[in-house]
Amino acid sequence: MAVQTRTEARKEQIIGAAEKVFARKGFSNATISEIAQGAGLSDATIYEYFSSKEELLFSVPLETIRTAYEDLRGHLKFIRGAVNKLRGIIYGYLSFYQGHPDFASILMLILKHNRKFLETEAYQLMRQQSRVIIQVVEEGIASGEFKSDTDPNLVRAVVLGTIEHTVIKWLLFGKPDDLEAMTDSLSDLTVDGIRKDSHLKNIKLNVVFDENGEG
Amino acid sequence: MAVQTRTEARKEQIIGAAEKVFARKGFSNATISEIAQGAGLSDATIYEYFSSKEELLFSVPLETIRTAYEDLRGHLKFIRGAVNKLRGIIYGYLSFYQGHPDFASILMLILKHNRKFLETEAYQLMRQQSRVIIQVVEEGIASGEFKSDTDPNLVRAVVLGTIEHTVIKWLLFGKPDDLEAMTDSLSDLTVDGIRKDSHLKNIKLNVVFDENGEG
Amino acid sequence: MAVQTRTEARKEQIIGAAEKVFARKGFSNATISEIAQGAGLSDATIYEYFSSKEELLFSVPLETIRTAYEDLRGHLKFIRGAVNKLRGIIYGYLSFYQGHPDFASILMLILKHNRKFLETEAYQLMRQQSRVIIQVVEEGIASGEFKSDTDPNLVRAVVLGTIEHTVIKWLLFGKPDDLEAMTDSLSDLTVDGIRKDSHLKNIKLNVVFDENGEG
Amino acid sequence: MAVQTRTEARKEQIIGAAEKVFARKGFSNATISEIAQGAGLSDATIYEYFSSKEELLFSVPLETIRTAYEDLRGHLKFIRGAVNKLRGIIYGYLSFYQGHPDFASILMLILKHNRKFLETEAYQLMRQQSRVIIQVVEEGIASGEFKSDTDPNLVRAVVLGTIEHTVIKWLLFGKPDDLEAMTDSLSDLTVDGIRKDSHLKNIKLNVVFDENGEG
DNA sequence: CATGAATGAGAGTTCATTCAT
DNA sequence: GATGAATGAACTCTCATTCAT
Repeated sequence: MAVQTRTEARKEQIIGAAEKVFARKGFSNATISEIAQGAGLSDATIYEYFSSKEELLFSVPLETIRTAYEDLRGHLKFIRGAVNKLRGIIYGYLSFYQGHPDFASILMLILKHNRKFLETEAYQLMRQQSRVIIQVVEEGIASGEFKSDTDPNLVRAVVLGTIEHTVIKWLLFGKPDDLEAMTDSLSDLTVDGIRKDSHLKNIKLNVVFDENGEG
Repeated sequence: MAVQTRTEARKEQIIGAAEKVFARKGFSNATISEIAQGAGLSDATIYEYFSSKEELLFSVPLETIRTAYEDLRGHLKFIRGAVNKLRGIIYGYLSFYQGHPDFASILMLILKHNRKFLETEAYQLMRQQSRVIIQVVEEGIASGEFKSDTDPNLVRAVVLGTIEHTVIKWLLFGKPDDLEAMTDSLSDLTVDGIRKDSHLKNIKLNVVFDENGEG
Repeated sequence: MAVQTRTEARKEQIIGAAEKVFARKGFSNATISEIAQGAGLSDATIYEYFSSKEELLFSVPLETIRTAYEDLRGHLKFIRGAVNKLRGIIYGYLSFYQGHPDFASILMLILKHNRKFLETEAYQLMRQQSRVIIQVVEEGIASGEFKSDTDPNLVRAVVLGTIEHTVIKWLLFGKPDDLEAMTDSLSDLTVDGIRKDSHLKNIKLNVVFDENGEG
Repeated sequence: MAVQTRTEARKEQIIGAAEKVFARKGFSNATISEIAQGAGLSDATIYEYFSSKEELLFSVPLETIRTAYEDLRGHLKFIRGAVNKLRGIIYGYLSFYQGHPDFASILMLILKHNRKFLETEAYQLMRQQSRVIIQVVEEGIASGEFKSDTDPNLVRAVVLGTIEHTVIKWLLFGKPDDLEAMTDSLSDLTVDGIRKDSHLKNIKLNVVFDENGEG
């Protein structure tokens, strides 16, 4: 889509190889040599495009995140209602990780716990992206869909935390097969909780007798 | 409590030093030298007690987890009702991490993403521990407190995922100050969701007129 | 003065940049990249004009030495007497280094100790130039200004050695400020030494009585 | 003489190997590998005793300088008179370099031009050592052996500069064979200069006629 | 039991240099 | 003539680990 300089093409080529190697080996056990070999280049050439192994690592997720962010924004415009949007977000994250397992691996198993990553442009993008959840919750409160005392930050922590937890299990154990399949259950749990409706017993009902029979 | 051999005492001494160093530096950047120095021993002595740096890493959480597990089990016996127990579990995790930041750091930032850790006794203990959540949810379903179609695994993922997500933020950013403070809100959200009760409008009530007054 | 081909102009441009970089960084720490940047050219272009980094290094002093040599010869023609010429030579060296600190730096701190430099045209020029001292001393011996057993090579070593020693201190420490200022003292010491004339006490005088009064 | 710890012995062993390699190859072209091989050790072992290649370089001359300094001081005590002492110092330097060509090579061809060397303990020792020349010149002025306006710093520059110049030629060209042989000529030139005594012509003699024949 | 001493194995980097365009 | 792009070839330095004492 965008016009690419040759430099950008090379960078992507290297990033592609690096993504695979980092995903499989982790950061410490990955070697520049292996990445270079994967890209069909020499070690030294890697350093023409990235100043260090770490910079390369941090460059891996950048474009992917940018694209994912724009895609999600696009999809959300098609959806009305906070509940539906929340579900859409959850689906967006899950289907994205499912479709990009190497990216997921690098993000979940390497970057998320790296203090230097926090100072990275890629991380800033992710933060920005996650604010969509906050906005949707606020929208839901405003529209009366969600309780007025709902804490948007907690909802974000629940949604992202659950997804991360599940994605990590998926990466490490291969279970569940189908990440996307948990979309509805997570969405429903978040929205409705797990308490049985029998607590309705306690709800006061004002039954008005209307002899005319019009309800 | 248990009688300790001299060997066990030395091991704990080394583990104590290792915990601090691993928590501060991560695995790769931690050195045996620094751990040995922290324990007041020589590098070589470390190897008398642990066969490798990695084995030492995996030994660090073992006793801590065992103790935490037993403590939690003990507390739960004092609590009646699945909702209350769920809240107790959440509180147990949060207060434990809050009280053991070095342990939390090692677990969340190093071990959780290490494939070899999964084959470890410490990991097995953690899995076992987390099954308490499953059991409580099943208890809640059986007792009618929770919806009968509640997925215990999802609830576990929500609870642990949210806690992990929050603990990692706490470790990396220092926010929130007080982990335990989120106990009630997480517990409530899990149990009751975030949807406003106004949806009760849609519930169909079958009001049966019984002139005899027997309900 | 001389007509320059475009090639020669480019070479001088590169040499100018190289002189600065080598003077500041030394040989090993200087990079072709930095020199190319200084000359406003690409790395590869440097190699169009010089076959290697070392050849470039050896090319740096060539023209400068040639000019200095011709200048000194010119000045000496204006001077009569070996003592005066010796002083003129000393002044010539000192003022030249003072006026060309980058050149001095490269010569004194890099080239003087490089075995390969000895096989260089630039070095041959310098040798030739230093032979002027030999010639002047021989001239002084012949004219009776200098002791007949004066060793011209020793004088050269004294003059050049002292100058080099002082220039290096000047380059490394910035002291003395004014190199030229030592011209007279070095010249005088070389010519007259440092012994107090009181030793004349010991000179045997043969006073011949000549009643005729013709001395 | 002094009792050596094992560590000190190893250091000397490494320094011995390093001296040879640095002298032959210079700093940049010398490799730790070659030094290690020369010492019969592994590369890594070098780093147990010296933190970097540069630190090793700077450690090479330390003990040698210390010994030389003490030796020279010892010899000077046997000598009376500034002229004789100056000669003794010159002889001391020349014979020392002659006897320690590798040391001379490292000092003259590597260290003398290294800015970082100036901040080194070894360099401080050398400075201190060279102050002996200053002291002897001052002694000579005080005793009336030297002209009262003699500049001790210039004399030091002349003596050291000439020696350095000659030693470098000796190292690079192998000429002269015998360094020590220049002791007297350099000493004499420094003390008496090169001017022919015929300038005594200009000395005014007051010849007093004393018929009684008592001078 | 404890450790001082030694090292194998490798990794990341740097740059002078080449060559097709 | 000029250069962008690529790389071969090293080198320093780090550390987990071993073993004789």
